[in-house]
Amino acid sequence: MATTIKDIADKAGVSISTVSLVLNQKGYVAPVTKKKIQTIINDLNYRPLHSARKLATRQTGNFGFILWEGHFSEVEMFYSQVFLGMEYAARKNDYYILLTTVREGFDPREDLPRFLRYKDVDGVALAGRVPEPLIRYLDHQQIPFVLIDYEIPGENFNCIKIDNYNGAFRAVENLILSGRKHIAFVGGTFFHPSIKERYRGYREALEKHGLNHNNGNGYSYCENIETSRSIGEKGIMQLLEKYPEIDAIFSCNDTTALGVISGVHRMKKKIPQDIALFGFDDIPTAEFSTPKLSTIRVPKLEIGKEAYKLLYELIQHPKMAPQTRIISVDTVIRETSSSE
Amino acid sequence: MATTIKDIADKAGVSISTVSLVLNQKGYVAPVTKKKIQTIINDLNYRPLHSARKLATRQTGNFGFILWEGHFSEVEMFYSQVFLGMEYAARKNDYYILLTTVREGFDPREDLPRFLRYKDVDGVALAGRVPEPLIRYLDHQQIPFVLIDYEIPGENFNCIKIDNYNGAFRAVENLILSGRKHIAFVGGTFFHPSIKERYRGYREALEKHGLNHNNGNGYSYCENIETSRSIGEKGIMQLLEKYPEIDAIFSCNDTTALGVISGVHRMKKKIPQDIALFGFDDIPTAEFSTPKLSTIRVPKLEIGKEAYKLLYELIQHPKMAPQTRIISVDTVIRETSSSE
DNA sequence: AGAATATATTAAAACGTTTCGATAAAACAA
DNA sequence: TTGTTTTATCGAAACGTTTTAATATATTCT
Repeated sequence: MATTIKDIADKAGVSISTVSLVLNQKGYVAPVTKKKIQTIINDLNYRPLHSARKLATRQTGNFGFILWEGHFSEVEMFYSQVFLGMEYAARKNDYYILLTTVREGFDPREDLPRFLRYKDVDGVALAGRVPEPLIRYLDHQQIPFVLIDYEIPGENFNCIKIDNYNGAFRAVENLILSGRKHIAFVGGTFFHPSIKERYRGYREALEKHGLNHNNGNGYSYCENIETSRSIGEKGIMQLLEKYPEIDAIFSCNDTTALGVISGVHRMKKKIPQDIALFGFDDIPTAEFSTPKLSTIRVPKLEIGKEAYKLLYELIQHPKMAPQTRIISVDTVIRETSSSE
Repeated sequence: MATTIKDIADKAGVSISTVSLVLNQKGYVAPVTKKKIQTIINDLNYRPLHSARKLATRQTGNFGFILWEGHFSEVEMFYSQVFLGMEYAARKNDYYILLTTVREGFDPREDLPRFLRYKDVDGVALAGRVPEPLIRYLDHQQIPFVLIDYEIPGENFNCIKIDNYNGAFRAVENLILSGRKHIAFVGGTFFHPSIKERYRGYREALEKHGLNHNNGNGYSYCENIETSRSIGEKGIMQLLEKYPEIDAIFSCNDTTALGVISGVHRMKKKIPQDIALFGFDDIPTAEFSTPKLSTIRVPKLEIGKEAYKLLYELIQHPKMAPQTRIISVDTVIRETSSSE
């Protein structure tokens, strides 16, 4: 069969325990024996059997990655990239990332992901909008977890956040500095805290430059449903109907921005000549729209990596106080915002 | 601590073995004891510890899902959806799917995915174009595997295939029946067997309707690099330059088709009035392009499901002969192909 | 009735690792 | 010198299951 720790021990003329010690870099083992053991391990290409190790250590060696079903099926590759970032980072410590989705109407008694039901993970990452009952469950069960791009207001959970406020602020300021005066916000639900922050960035940028309308709320279109392409298209058309003077748009995310492009087009206006546009996220498609979308780039792989690192620290130091880590963003100028 | 099989046994006044038997539905156990044990299991919400079970059975309870790095980062959500289909199917048997990517210049000695290096999977699915050395490695190591949407010519491996030929044939025939006479093929590399099949479908549909040009090769643009948006844009522009009579296009996949839309647009022609267009895959974006893309839908979730099922059968019956299962496709008519 | 077979339960071994405590030699301190 | 600490190694228990073979009882067959 496959070679076991015993084979190594026998061949090296030492006990199993000693081999285990060098495997885990623990305790004292003489440099010379250590070297000998390591050579044999290499020669025989030996790898400790994970299930045995896990049984002994009572760790699982897995992290869960939970995504709301809708996110994963969406057009955008946003969260898939975040996942990939985690997977890359996990390679260092030989952790596996178990990916699963949860339904909208999540019920902890029914829909609990298998890896939670079977306690097959040491911790979990939750990406994007995720059912609150699930978060409560994890908190209650004392399972280490980190939220990605999400938060529960008033609660202090471990969390990787995007610098939404500054990104939005910069996007809008960029629009302003290129000479635009009537800047609209097109977004979806405020149910998602990130969108709320982006809206705040939008408003404060306007305020800073004295460009307020509508009691400091700017021109904004927000529907209380998920942000998406159709929201963008419908939103900007209604807005232009009402405020034909609009000459720039900041869209809550790229997907919505792509809808905005269609909408503006259907209203017989030109981007960027008549109307400039900024998105948020820098999803891969942004580079391929016509015209190419200016946007705020959020480093998705890095988010995944940070989430992993935080999770890993969390299980090393179980009593660690909850942390929030903010990932900064970059401005990427393409065609939709170039100065006329 | 967590409840173990021993707790159940004690509480039920039976031996550990008996509990194990009902857990695994094996051997003989009296209906009354079985019921009693099951009740206790439910009451205590007991789940067998996977690592212990795995250690005893010498199975891992995992399947690997390997993707070429490029595929995963691509704009399209194609393979992510296939993965999700596997994950859904795996829920039934409590299998986990471990997702990872491999680099282009794959070297089995260097880049072997962790779950292979540590023998942490009972089998693996390989999606799309994947390095041949990896396939050879799996074959040689006798690790059960199934190829998804790929094959090695002349080899008989387990394989889930898309009905590329018929899909292409139907798309092109649809174009023909709506009155088009000069139909071009825009595609990328023939390195991928699926593309080759789609090209064959294209040619044979032309032939059937006596619409041949260029020695039966039609109008075709193929570059020996990966298929993508830019190929589509560049390809159709060159083709139109040379053959201005082209009035329809079949594109090797949707991503390329999106590029074709740009290209046609830049050549000052209108879709579908001047030129009709068909894609292949039905990626989510296809529904949101302007005009909306007609295409051949390939059921991605179902592909994942079939891959899982085949893999599962494979480990139940290790001596099973290699199988090829073909997933059929649907025609979806949207705006780019509507009759003028 | 006796033999064979089907039903029901269990003790104990096995799976491959980690870790605790014991033991012993070597190094150091007084 | 003796006693303490540090270094080095190991035996054995533990982790929570499955599985094999043994045992016991009940049922069926001749």
